[in-house]
Amino acid sequence: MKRSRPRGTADLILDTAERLVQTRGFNAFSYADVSEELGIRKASLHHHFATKAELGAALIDRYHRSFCDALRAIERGSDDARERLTRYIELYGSVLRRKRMCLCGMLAADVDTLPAAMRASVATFFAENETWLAGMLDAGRRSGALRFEGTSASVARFFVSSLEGAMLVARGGGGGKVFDAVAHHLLAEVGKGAGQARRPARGRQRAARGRTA
Amino acid sequence: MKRSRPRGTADLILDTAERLVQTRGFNAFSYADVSEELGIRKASLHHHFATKAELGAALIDRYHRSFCDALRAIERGSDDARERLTRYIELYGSVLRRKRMCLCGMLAADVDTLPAAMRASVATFFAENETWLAGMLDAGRRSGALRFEGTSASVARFFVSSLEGAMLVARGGGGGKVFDAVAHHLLAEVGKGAGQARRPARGRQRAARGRTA
DNA sequence: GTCTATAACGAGATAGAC
DNA sequence: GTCTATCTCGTTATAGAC
Repeated sequence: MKRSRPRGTADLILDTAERLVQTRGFNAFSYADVSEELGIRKASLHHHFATKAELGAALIDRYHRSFCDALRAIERGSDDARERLTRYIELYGSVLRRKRMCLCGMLAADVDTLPAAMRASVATFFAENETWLAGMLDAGRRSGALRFEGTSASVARFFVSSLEGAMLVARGGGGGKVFDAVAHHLLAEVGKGAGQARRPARGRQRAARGRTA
Repeated sequence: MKRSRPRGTADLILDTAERLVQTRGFNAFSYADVSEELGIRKASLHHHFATKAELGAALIDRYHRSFCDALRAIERGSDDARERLTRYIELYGSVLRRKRMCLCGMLAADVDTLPAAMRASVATFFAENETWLAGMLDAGRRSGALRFEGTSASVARFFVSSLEGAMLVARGGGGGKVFDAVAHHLLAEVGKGAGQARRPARGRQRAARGRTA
């Protein structure tokens, strides 16, 4: 665990801006909003982040690093693929419970209006996210803990899309049950085996009958 | 099919505004944008839609009705549950191919900044969408054409979320392969394999999936 | 129904004092 | 690093002529 040192002004600005973007979108928050909340003049904000594009880029950068830290924490926290997957899903769930959208999910909606640098960073976030997840899925399949059809890359895209969509639709009015449903079905997708055996679809798959405790 | 009668000014405004919202979001388009594109002064736009909130409400209303028409067309077009499901997924795919986000998916991202009336309409769109889909899934399960775990409502939420998320992430940089992956796995979720997965030579699923690409 | 003109406000950004 | 003051532009919206 990182020591949480006293946060500088730049960090406080990022904290506030991050929440505003996650809830309102990049085009619906302003320096004035951050200024009011922090009790700092707009001009001072420009001292730390000269332009809104620069602030936006810094937001993605920090969010991305923070997300990668969380992924490493998942790796350290458990060896079991299903447990890791559950914690991965919970990463998204915790964001939603704070009434936020994933930062990059929100920015993906705004993508046509973003500066090129931000657009590229959003794409990178999703790509690396999917790459990590695919690696985890592959390891799980090799160990027999997970069972799924198709390539791990394809399933990883499915997971990321579904989780981002769950947050979106939940916020759009569906509420928490939307996310719960998606989390449940995604886990089932990779062979939520032992407890609730899938319908005995005769010889559905001859490979990887691996069951875990 | 409805005759396409000559479109009035209000319809043209809605057409343009709809595309702008679907690509840029509700807060990143302006009367000036619509004005420039249609060659009509801003003040004239206000004659048709007095406020932006009113325009937004009209957008959702028309989109919702159009979507319901498409659902009815699916019901008329085929009796087969899997075929209906494929066409349902293709509804989303066609929007994405036009480089747009689902209108209500986009508005779901903007939800914290929307007028209350619009927010309620967005929620209704998703709710009715899920209700229709759940009914379709139930009928498919009864007929034996579909096979899935859990309630139809839960699976319907999963479908809508995943499809919305697929559009979001695809636009965020993932591209068309994201949507293809999601479409594929969603179909598998309802028992694509009931005997077909073992015979990959059979052309049906391939053809169906090809249209989604 | 469409126009010109303008009001009233908020946005991102800059200059320069302290 | 933070401030006051200001600039310029874009936004939604209105008044009133044609």
